[in-house]
Amino acid sequence: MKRKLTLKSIAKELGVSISTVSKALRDSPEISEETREKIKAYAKLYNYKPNNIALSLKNRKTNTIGVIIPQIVHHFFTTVIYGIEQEARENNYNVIICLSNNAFDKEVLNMELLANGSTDGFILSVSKETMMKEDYHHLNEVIDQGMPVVMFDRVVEGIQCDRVLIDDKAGAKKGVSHMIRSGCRKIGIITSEDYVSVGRLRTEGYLDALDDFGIKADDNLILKLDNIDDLSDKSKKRIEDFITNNDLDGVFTVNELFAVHASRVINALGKKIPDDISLVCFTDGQLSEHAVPSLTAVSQHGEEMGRKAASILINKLESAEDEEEEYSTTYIDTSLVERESTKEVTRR
Amino acid sequence: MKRKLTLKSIAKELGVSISTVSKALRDSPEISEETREKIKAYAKLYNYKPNNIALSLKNRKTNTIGVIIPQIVHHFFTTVIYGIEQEARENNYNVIICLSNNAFDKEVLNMELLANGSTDGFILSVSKETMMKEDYHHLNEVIDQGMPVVMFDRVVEGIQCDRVLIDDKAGAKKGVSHMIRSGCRKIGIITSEDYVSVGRLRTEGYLDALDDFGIKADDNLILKLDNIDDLSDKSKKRIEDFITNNDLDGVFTVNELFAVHASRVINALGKKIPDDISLVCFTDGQLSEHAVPSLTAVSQHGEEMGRKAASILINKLESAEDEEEEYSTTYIDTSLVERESTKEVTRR
DNA sequence: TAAGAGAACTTAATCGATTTAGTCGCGTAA
DNA sequence: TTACGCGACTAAATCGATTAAGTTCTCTTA
Repeated sequence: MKRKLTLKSIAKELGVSISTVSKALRDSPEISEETREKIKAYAKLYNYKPNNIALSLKNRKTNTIGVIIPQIVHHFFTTVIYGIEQEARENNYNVIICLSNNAFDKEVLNMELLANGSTDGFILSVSKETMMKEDYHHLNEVIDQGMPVVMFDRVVEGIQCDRVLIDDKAGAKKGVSHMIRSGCRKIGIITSEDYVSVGRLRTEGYLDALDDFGIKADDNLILKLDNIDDLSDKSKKRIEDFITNNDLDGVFTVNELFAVHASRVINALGKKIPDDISLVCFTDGQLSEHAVPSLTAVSQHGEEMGRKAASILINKLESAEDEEEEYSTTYIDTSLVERESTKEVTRR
Repeated sequence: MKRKLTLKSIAKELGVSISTVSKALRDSPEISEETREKIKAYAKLYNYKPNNIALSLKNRKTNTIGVIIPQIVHHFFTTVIYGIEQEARENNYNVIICLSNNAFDKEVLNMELLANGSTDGFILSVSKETMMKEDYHHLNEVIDQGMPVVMFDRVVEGIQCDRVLIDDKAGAKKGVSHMIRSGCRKIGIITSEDYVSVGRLRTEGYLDALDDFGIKADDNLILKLDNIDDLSDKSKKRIEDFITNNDLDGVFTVNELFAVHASRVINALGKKIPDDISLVCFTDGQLSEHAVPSLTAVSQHGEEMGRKAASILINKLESAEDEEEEYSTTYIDTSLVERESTKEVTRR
């Protein structure tokens, strides 16, 4: 086992001072050509790399971004992380990932931990519990210490930070409009209770689309389930009843899971997708792509979201500290991925 | 914006020396009760937390685990990370995640970067390119510097490190045996070329199962595709032909994607799952769970794998440096999750 | 020839913490 | 009265790097 090289060990070996070594390696003109070459050759030979921790301490800069997300076993978050990582790497930043598991306490703990020198800034999507509690002291503390924060997806108001959001409303509208254009007239939506912001926004988009085409909304065609991340037996039953009891020709769901179950129910009723009923869901993940029939989906572009969040954060980190504080809100566009679960729109 | 407290600022404020503050906060008996209380009260009031970077530098220990994986938009890796994070958090470790994107250069770069002080050890699954190149100098260098390494899933031989593996062979055997017990006699396997180790091992498990039940293997019933992570049009076609041209009553696939496509093909042929053909796949992810019909799958327990890898690494990190070096290989057991794609086994 | 310039280094401070090795004053014992 | 011990601190070294502020020594120039 060989010890890592340090400036000190190189200096000792070559019989010069530490600062000479440091300056030589950084091409300072203060050091003679000869000495510089000698030191550089030695450093190269033994593969010297400065210690990141020491640099961080000295520079008061870690070049590390802290990412805090509610869960990682989740396709969307995973794509966002992928985007963050790409952007970070290109700008020489590391990414530390912490999971809050949707728990307030863990979110606070993780933030405090990382805030004590481990990271220069944060990218986070707040946990469900935090949203319910509406306690954001940990965010404010971190921001107060001068660390920039970028929130994505699940954002809250009243925090001095940048935001990157999916345009949920426009996305849902896009999906529902597509169904209408393809001939659907009686479209139901399977969404969440309004207190889940994405559910509310997507429902609004749905209503908007109907309105645009002069279709009257009907409360009976709106099914609000209470958990958007999971599919309980009770929810399954409600989806079954919803589809069985309404004579729909289209169903829009706010996530893949609801759609997959809807597809199953429609299938069981002996109806054909998309001939009898069209199906479109929000979120373009594995399920939409590989389901049978594959599902037309509103794609969220998580990767782009991650890249954008990282780029905003890095920008803040690299810009002058005393610059005027302005906080932006960026909407990431969605796009519609057409697959087997919808009919083609015949264009004029 | 308020600056973070440091020992120095506290010392100045209270008119004592830095070391007095440090000692007081660490309950040293050298400091008088009175002074200690005063300092602790002040620190608590202003929420003093020591700077991690300074501690890392001083202790030559970062309490951070570096995780390097080929890709993150992948359910299995995601579950492993989840396990790693759980175990790490419980032991007060942070997790830095880097993606190699299956590229050798990125893997090397990331490792070198993290090795310069950012982490105490590594958990990694080597990239495809690294396996092909068989160039492991970056691993050896890191190990040579005394950093423990734990490899998981995609491991290579000849490296001084611990290994955590899925018992691919036993898992496949479990799945195939189940099909046989449920009545299947002509079972095909859709696997990868042998140079992909998981493909090879799972094929071996398949053969083992047949052998156990005295069923003769038939090379025509083994389809080897060249990419396990993706499903090219060419591969789709080959799966179609494979299923159409062989009169199978069971299909085992080494991943979900192959199974989903197989299911589609079987469906298109007008055959019923599981009545006409049973279907079992390796990897229990979203697709198996939500496909229609849902798929019986060999579950890999990624979370357990992550936990185990982290626990081994942390153990190495916490144990005396000069302890005898012994490297373990741990197999994580698989389990069979029975779903709609197989018939029930009538037990005696 | 002595001062000044400049080349080529070294010293030392700094980042924020820990810890070993002093220091200082006071009380007690020989 | 001196010396020793002890309580309660402080000073300084250390981790590994950077960098402002010295220090030498040589060479130039008035």
